[in-house]
Amino acid sequence: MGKAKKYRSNCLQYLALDVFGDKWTLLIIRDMIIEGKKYFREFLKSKEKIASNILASRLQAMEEEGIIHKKNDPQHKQKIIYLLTEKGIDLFPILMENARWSMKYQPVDREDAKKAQAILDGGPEAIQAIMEKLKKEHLTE
Amino acid sequence: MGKAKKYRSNCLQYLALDVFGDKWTLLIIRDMIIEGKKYFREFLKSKEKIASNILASRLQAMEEEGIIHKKNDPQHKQKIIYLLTEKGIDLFPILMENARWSMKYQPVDREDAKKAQAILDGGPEAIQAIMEKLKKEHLTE
DNA sequence: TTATTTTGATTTTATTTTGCAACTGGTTTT
DNA sequence: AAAACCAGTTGCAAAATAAAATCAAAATAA
Repeated sequence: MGKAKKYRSNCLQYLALDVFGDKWTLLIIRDMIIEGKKYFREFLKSKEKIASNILASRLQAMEEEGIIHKKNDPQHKQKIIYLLTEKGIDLFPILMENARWSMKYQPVDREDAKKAQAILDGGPEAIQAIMEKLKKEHLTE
Repeated sequence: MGKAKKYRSNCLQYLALDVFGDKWTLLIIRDMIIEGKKYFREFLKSKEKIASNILASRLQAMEEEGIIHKKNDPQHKQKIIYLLTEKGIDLFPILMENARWSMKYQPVDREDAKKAQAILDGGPEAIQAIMEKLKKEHLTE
């Protein structure tokens, strides 16, 4: 029997927001993609100071939604490596659209804006290139 | 003296999510753009059944953020017309990226998907065209 | 003109989510 | 062996969200 999740609606927007329409999920994705973070303790050190219990519950939810997956660190028996799935990597274009909007209307950090603008100037090909690189790093078996 | 809002960070993502990174804002924007809704009672009738107090507080917050603006209905003195600002219309590309992602990974309604795909097939020009049309409808003074 | 309905909310009460700080059992480093 | 580090967990308070009932002003119907 399928474990069909019951949704409030099957609208395109609702089904997207159901996965990442909260305060933290996209920030964690940002930390993974932009900052290259992989470990629990690294996520804790983000600028926005997420609490450890919130982080733990978010990571679990993200894994259940299939946008990240866990791996054991072969070096450290204690450490867990958090990696993106393809479904998670495909959130990158959304991050870039958010960035485009923020740069137009919000008091963003100038350094961040420069980096983002460089990618946007490269067009969809630049975004695709970054996603291909992410796939090599994160989908490695 | 400026009323500078204090942010937890000036990151591109955080500053975007601070405005629309909640459960309802983008759904209300969707109702305005896709369904053409303009009145309080219309928003109440959305598929996801937002409560009236939540709707009221969301609309107020959205107005304070400058993504919507209110107008009095000349026909009905009681009615208030909710319209998008340019800042709000510029959220449309984000909705379209969300739609693209949902179509790839979520059990979306087929009719909704068809309409969205038609727009995406038109490329950035199709999205721009819709935004120009929205400007004519919503920014009319 | 009176009664009813409709408007955009507000109030009340209950539930859920978030946030903070301390702590855990174990591992690695020094 | 001691200290630092690891991914979480626990308990409790505060804040956000939700459902239902209610509101006064205005429009409509009788």
